[in-house]
Amino acid sequence: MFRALADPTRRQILEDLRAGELAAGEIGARFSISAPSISRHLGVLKGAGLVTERRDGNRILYSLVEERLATSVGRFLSAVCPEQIVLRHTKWRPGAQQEGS
Amino acid sequence: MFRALADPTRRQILEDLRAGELAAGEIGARFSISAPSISRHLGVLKGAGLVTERRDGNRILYSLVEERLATSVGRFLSAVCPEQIVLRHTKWRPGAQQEGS
DNA sequence: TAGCTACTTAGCCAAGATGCTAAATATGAC
DNA sequence: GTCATATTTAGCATCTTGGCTAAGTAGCTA
Repeated sequence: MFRALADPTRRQILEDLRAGELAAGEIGARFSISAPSISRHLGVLKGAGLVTERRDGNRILYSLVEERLATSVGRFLSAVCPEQIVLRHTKWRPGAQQEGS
Repeated sequence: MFRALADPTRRQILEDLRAGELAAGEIGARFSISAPSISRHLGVLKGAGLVTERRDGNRILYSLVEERLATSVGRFLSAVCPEQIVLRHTKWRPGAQQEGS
């Protein structure tokens, strides 16, 4: 998870996906790196569960999994600086009994 | 910043420092890797501004910079999934006018 | 000064990350 | 089937990361 966030290109992709789903090509057009490199970044994000993909004819549309990000990162933040952060709209909350990932 | 969080040993160090400042040796004792490796991890965390060091006689005590973590990570989370997170007790808040890092 | 402890710096190596080009795959249109 | 478009996979080069050992630096005690 955090390794997926370590790369600035991948963080930018996540921010771009905030506006809604995008095709791989549309994402790639925003960067000056090759399509295969973008494809690999998307694969890393998908592997981390941060995005999902859906085929639409010729294209593959990617979209953000917001809760995955908020839950994982939020859990860590809550373990390190709980006074400074509050999560909303997630199943998991700091201090609550928990199960699952 | 995020690169510093990418390594699980460094994340654990941050969690350990949550309880209060610790000497480099005390931190190292909690892991099964060599002292030089721990020293480098601490250097990375210090470079990212996530910890500060202070000499105490023979030892060097490290402590967490909570706000640095909450602000940086929180800002990113707020850019990607603002509905799911709220920051407290930091100078910067999502949506507010901002200055500085 | 010497000697001890605590920690960092230097240098090496294996593994992983990230970029590229070329080739493969998948879909849609003809 | 063939062509064009969209995307991924394969293979390679290079840089970075994270571990180690050995050596250096800093402070304390005597």
